[in-house]
Amino acid sequence: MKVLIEDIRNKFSLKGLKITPQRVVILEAIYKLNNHPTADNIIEYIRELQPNIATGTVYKVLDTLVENGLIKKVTTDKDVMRYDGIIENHHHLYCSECDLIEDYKDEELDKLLHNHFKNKKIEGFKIEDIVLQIRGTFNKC
Amino acid sequence: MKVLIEDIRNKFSLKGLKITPQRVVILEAIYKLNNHPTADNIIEYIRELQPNIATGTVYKVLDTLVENGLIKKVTTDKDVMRYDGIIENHHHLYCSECDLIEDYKDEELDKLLHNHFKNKKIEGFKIEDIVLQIRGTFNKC
DNA sequence: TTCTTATTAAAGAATAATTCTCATTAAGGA
DNA sequence: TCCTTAATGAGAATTATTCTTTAATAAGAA
Repeated sequence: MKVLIEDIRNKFSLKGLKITPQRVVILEAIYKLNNHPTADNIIEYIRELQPNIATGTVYKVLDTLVENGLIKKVTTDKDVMRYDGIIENHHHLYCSECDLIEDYKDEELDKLLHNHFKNKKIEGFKIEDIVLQIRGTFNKC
Repeated sequence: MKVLIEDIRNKFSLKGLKITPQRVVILEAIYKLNNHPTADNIIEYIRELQPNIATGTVYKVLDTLVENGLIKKVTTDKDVMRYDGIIENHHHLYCSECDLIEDYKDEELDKLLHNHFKNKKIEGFKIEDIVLQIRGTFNKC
């Protein structure tokens, strides 16, 4: 994935966030490490560029990015949080054999869901968004 | 929810698991504490009946129950695991305002999904099951 | 450009959830 | 009932994450 630093800086500006080297390098890492990295994956990756970045800083920055809608958390049944740089609505393929989580986009499916819930309201609940967790196995696994 | 101890003992027998008071009381707790309890919720609940149960035992038993398909893990974006005593396929309503997670069953939806993915295969991936994470807010929250 | 100030980061201690180790106990078959 | 093996208790250890304090720095103002 081609990641332009200038784009990243812009995103921070638009949200009124200060542009710090730590923030830039962390968001860049999430974009480059496609497959839903953990905080630890990110730390390992950026140590090369920013050897002195503090662990606490990474967690703090990740929180800030989530709060400002620049990244999302990915839910798993493990006790390590994973992050997603793609904020447009999409679904996830979870592998039963390994820790791989792949993105799955399907407009037809989204239309189907949209229609279904347009007609069928859920009593006492207002839907904000829907993410499918599709569990299965990749051929390669 | 009415929970019969005899049913619980049967479930263990069917899986070839030894019937211990700890296992019985933990599975019973999960059935009674409807809303997807954490390990801590369970410990707190069962301390009344089994004051000496060890924390490690609870986690061990929960693992065993999951491995044997008697309960499921519920994924969240928090770092505490939650458990679900309902093993039949169903979906979840996640509240944005609080920690409430409610079950959502919808056969019509399941048929829709089944049809959709019968026609539209995902390249290189074999689907085992699909859970919808429906995020939104409950009126009461 | 330099100054000012609030915000952010570093460092490492603290916490919380979960796992591990090992001695003890108990379930279930013989 | 006894024996074997698996499960539990107790608490230490680990791991991911958060918190606290102090020092550094980004960004707007002068």
